[in-house]
Amino acid sequence: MLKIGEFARLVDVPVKTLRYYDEIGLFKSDYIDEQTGYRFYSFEQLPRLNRLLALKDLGLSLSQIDQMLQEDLSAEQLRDMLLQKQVELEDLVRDIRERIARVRARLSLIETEDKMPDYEVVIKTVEPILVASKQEAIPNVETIGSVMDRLYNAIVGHIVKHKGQFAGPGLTLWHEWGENLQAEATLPIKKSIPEGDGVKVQELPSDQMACLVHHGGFEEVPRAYQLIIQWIEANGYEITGPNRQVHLQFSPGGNPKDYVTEIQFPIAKV
Amino acid sequence: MLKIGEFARLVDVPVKTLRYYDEIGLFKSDYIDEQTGYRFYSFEQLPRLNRLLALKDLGLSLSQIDQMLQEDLSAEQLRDMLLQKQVELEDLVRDIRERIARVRARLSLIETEDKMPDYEVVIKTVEPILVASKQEAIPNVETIGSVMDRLYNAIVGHIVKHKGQFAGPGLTLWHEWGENLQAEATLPIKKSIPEGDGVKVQELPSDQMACLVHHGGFEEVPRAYQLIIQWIEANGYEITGPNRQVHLQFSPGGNPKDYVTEIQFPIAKV
DNA sequence: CTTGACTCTCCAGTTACTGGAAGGTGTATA
DNA sequence: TATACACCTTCCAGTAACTGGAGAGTCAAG
Repeated sequence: MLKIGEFARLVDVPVKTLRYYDEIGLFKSDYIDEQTGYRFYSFEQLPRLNRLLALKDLGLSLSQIDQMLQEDLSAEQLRDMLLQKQVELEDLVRDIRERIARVRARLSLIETEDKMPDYEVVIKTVEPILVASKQEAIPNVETIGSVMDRLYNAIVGHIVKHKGQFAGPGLTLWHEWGENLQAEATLPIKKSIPEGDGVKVQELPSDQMACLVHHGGFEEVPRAYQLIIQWIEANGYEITGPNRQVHLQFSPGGNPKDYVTEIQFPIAKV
Repeated sequence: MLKIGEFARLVDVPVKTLRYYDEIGLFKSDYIDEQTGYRFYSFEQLPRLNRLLALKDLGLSLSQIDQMLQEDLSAEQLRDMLLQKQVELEDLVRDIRERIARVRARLSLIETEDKMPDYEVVIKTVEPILVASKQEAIPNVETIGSVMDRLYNAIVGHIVKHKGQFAGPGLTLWHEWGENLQAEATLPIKKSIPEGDGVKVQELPSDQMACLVHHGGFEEVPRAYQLIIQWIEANGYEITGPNRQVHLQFSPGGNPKDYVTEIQFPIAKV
């Protein structure tokens, strides 16, 4: 019989930890002196504790270890738990590798710019949104403003006509980049309304998005696009659909300085 | 101005989390209605929150993020924090890889034996121990018992002669395996005593040890040795010195069934 | 008999939230 | 106008696996 301190030294586990395992019932002392309350441990307890330590070393939680130390566990159950742990650990490694890549990317940004980046790209999941939308080709960049005005006005008119209710800031979807640029103006609505006047009603799907918030007028938007696309490539994602431009703060004729626009690209791991 | 729920949806962060960040002062709401206590957030706060989320994504703790969000932090300080994080993450990956290797090793054991292994190898750090010791060659395996008896008796006699105090169970060091097998019997003592009678006094160093506890007589010890050596190789360690056999429970002439012996091999990562 | 090492229990703190209760607020509908 | 409901508030408890400390009792040596 060993006192807790002797046993602790023997197995190289802190006394506090042994007391904790005793408290939660994972590893009880062999015998407790009724007078003093002193815990006593025996050599016969070593195999159980060593098994416990070995399992802990694999990264299992104490409650999982508790299960695995039950005598009546079949070899299959054991194997399954370990297999599951293996998968979990492999996922974790992948996660951390990605994290390291992001840290590296940020470090190289700091090296070149000597400060924190002024735009932040974050990944988030957007919820599905019901929208009324209208699409049109953009023949050349100068016409964007007027085309968008026309599209949004048409949608607003259509929604009002059907007594629809608006449900948030408008967002523009950009299809087919390149020579055949297509813009789809959309306005979130609370309930579905009939289509017509060239206005479609659809639910934009939920998706993983790489997002970046831009403050101010549209002159600097191209730089924001460039940054977010760089980020997506640098972090091993690919673009999986039309990107969105959410007009969080926007009023036609308002001060462009106050505009807030969020650029969202649907992405997936390559 | 957005209510907490709207803001939460916008940034895809739970309301509870925003309230928590507010509480700990990491990210405060822009304005609080004095009547209702309602928190309100503005678009101007998006950059700070996005930066926060991006840093969180790198795996930094909230207090580290808090520091990094201070305006007056130099680029070097930022770089140092990120570099440190990078090293930390790389260490973590290494750790987890080793863990996966151990899980795999255990799985293959279960596959072949269809049950949990009956011996557990654990790694621990042993403390330095002051011992009196005596070494002798073992000409052949049959003589081990008598040689050990002789050695331990000699050490006990020497310690008693110098009024030394015993400090724990005896342990045997095994040097030079193979044709020239050497056993060094040692007994821990509390304070140093003079050498003599072929008895040396030395401090056994602190070391990382792969350990295995064996219950019962010495007939099964070779199997235990085989297992621990296998384990050491399978887990990518190498043996860095003489191994120890700690006689936790042993009495000459006692019942071998009650013996408890711990086998320790000093190891290091290859 | 004292000293120092050791043990006991109980409580608080760690991280980054999450869940729930009890109660107040704002808006759309019957 | 009443009411349902969605939303907001604060406060408290719990998570995992310990760690640190206070205050009090125990043990062995000198």
